Amino acid sequence: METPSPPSLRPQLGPRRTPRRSAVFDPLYRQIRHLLVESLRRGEWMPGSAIPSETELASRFQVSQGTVRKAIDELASENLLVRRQGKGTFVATHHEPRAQYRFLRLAPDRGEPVTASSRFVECARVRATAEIAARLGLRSSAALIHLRRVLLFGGLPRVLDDIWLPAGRFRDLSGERLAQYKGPLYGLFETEFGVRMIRAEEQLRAVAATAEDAALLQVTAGSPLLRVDRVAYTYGDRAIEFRRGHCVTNDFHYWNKLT
Amino acid sequence: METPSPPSLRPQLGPRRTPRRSAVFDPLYRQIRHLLVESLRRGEWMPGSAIPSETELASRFQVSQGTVRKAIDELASENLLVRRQGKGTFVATHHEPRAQYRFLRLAPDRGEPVTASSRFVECARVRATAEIAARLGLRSSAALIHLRRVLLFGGLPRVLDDIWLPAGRFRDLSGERLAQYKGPLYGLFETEFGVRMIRAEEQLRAVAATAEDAALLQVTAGSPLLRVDRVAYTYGDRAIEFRRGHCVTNDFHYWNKLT
DNA sequence: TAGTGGTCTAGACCACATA
DNA sequence: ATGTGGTCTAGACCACTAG
Repeated sequence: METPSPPSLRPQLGPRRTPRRSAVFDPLYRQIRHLLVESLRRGEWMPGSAIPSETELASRFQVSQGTVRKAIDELASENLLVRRQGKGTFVATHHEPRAQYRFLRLAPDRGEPVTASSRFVECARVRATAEIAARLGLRSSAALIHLRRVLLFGGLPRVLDDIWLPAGRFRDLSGERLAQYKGPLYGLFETEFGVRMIRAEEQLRAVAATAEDAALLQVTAGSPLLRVDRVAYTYGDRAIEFRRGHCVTNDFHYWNKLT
Repeated sequence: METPSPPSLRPQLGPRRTPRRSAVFDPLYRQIRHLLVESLRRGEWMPGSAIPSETELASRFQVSQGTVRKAIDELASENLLVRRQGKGTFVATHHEPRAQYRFLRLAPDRGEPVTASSRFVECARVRATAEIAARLGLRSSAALIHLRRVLLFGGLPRVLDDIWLPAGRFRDLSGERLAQYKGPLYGLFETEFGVRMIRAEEQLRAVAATAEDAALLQVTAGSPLLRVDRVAYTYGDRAIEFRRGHCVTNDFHYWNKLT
């Protein structure tokens, strides 16, 4: 379980003091944080498994436990890690029910949150339009995979999702694989393609349903739909998915907390 | 600048150890945090002004600086306090430009965030409907003040806001006062009525513009609008405002970050 | 009982702002 | 030069989980 050689944070100093003067001051715990994120990105610790204990990390990096702790604190607050008192610190995963609906902000107006089922209606290789390329930071006409699915809540179609992914990192994604998969899409991405979504940015607006929207969502053309555009990112602020959802919000709503 | 007598956190113990065993374990820093929030609620420190230094609070509460620090950390992360290195820790205010648009999630699709101007079209005493009463945790037919305003971005009407406030805490609110006021509404609430909004919950959906909406927003009736329902809270999770906005999202969008 | 995260302390020193 | 928040350390002990 030994790591080859922890990168030196404090170049050949005595046992104590850190040189903290520099152009931009980067505290020790941020450097530790960066090392932890790198380990996560490289897959050194897999989603759902425990990372080394704080004391072990402290001795590995030759810093105090408090410094490691502060680094982990930040990562836990960003949902990259999950602390469990008495058990350890774990790599977050989209498979545990807790994080299942972290990115799904649609809820019924009344009653319990209903579990959604999805029906995929398309899975095709396409070329990026200018807009999608810009959103993903790719060149125009880059190779993409386009998915289309309908989300059903309690059997009723409520969301039509169009999803674009860079073809390179999702080579073997197929309609069959999607059809048989149970659980959240990001869970599949995580286990099958080693791509972990860690944050997303959304833009919402109201639009009128097209004839195509209307048919798939069983509403009348022209009726108002909530359009949700999402760019999802993996480690290192890499955009890895663009998604456009059209939601029927007659008995559902998108919720948000402002602080 | 002396406070009468800091509530005793550790009843007559020796200089050290805290009794931490109890039905539900409440760490010291959370007790400190609670005391700080109480001081804020009572208005002991006014918005925009500095609270006592960490070392002074530590000696006042008879705990270490680290414990005070952890309490302040939480409050700063919730935007109740603002830390400024070298200067002090300050009570957050809706007047500083930083926090100005903390609760305004509408942005233009292209170009710089335009500053909004508001035109009030109504300010009336009304009775709470069942829905609004429920949202605010009041009894039905409670006395409310109803405001209606149009937000203009670059001179163009884009948002129609209906706002309901409990009449008791906003007694002297008048159309004249609103018309002459420059700046964010929550800034006015803060300075004129001593009510500080500290968090809010929103529900979004797409709806069709009514004839009335259409007239005020200069769109055609039936066109899709983004409806944003908001309940805003002050200290102690007290709901103090219900707001329903109708937004034209042809060249604007509602943005959100998911983590 | 052992191991993990969580709390609390005391003290040293750094970074930043102001006088 | 002084005062503020920010970082880092070392150590003690508590809360929680599991073998």
